[in-house]
Amino acid sequence: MSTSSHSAGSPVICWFRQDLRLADNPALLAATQSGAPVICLYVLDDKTPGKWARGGASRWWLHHSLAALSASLEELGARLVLRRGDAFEIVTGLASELGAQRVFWNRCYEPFARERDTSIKTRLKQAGCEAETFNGALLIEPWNLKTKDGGPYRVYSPYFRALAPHCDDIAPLPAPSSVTDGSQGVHSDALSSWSLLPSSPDWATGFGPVWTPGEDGARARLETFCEDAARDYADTRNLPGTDGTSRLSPHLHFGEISPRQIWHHAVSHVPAGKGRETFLKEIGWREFSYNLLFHFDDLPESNYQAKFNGFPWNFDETVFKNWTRGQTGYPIVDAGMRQLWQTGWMHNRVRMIVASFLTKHLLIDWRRGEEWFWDTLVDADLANNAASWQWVAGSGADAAPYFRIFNPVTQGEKFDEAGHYVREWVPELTNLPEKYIHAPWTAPADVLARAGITLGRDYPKPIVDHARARERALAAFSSLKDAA
DNA sequence: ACAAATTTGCG
DNA sequence: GCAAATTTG
Repeated sequence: MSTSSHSAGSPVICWFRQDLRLADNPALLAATQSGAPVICLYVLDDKTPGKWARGGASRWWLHHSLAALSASLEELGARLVLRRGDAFEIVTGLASELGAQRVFWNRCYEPFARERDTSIKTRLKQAGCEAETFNGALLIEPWNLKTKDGGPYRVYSPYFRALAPHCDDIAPLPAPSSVTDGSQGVHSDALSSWSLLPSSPDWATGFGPVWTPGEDGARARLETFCEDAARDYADTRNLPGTDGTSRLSPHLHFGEISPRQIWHHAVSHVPAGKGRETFLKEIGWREFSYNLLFHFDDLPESNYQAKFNGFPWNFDETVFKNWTRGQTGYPIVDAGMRQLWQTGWMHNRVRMIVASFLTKHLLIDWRRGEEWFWDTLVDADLANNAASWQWVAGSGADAAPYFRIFNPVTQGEKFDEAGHYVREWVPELTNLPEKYIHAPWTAPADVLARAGITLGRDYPKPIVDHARARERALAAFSSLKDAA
């Protein structure tokens, strides 16, 4: 490593990662307040994460989010430097090349990120450069919330009860009013050269109309939600045919908005009540997932409950493809899978239904579903994805009754009563009357004929029989108990 | 209100 | 020791 110059004029680096925003960004604020010129850096590293390199939908979002961040930084007088490659090499190399005094970043919690950041910190230190790191992504970091025994929480409710008091006095940080740019002469890749957007085929045509990536879009989404839907959230969040949820998940994943900003805004703008309480609890679930990932770092790969290691999964390529393509013959499942494919997002209630269907009706390993979601969700997030898949599969941190097997018909009837959601995403069922919309195979022949549907031609017959699948899943769980 | 039951977290 | 545990049917 070359000799660093530590003159007063030497720059600092602000390394953006999953914090693509200006407001409530402790690393950015500290970097600007250091008084030194700042190099704002983003590194696209597809090597360090291994199998958890960003998936396709997530890359679409990243492209637009970086474009937005770059534009807002320019308004403050700074350029966003883009580099692609091994983050360790790039960050330590750039710091050394430029004689940076300090590197600022907000902490990440993915196991590969923690390992990477630790080695970067060590290497920087050896070269006389300090890494200064901050909490920009969580209400409270995992090592700061322990049970009375000193161990990590493994049950959500007590976790949330312990978390909430820490959120009483949140005061989000302001955005810096200006940034002194230190990036003159520093090479930046062109964003377009990263090819984050799909070309042929362009599977993302349905994404643009639904999403506004970037800090402004995140802010607008939060404000609209708190004005319109938050009050009734406890009831409407379960109805996939309505705009009952916040849709903040991709913004949160990329750090276009922080959970501290969300908590603070909700508490100040939504009247106290069931809706607000339920929404804050959802923010709490995200924290709980990060807590789990931090303390059980193989959560994305291994059953949290070891007894599931002997579970008789039964992978079938054809059946799996039917699931991914929304061709299972269960309308609520197919609607969800198609919404996911077309918009990069799926309503939370439906995520639970399709995940339960994959793991319990089809007996396909939750890790296959986790991988599919990783590639297709714009909000793909290692902690949330892993914790949630394990939760549904029954292998996760949950005193789950093993008999919790979602019935895709009754779930549909309960949460999409009029069938609006199904009709939106499974248009071939548009003309099927409400009465049969969640179970087309029960419709009399003349009803199907009038709706213009021949089962097996226009829409699949169910790929499994619910009652039999349920029995099979229960038997599989019993086999676990016997083995143990 | 129940099921069937283990594990967690607090006292 | 004892109460409690998102989302089930």
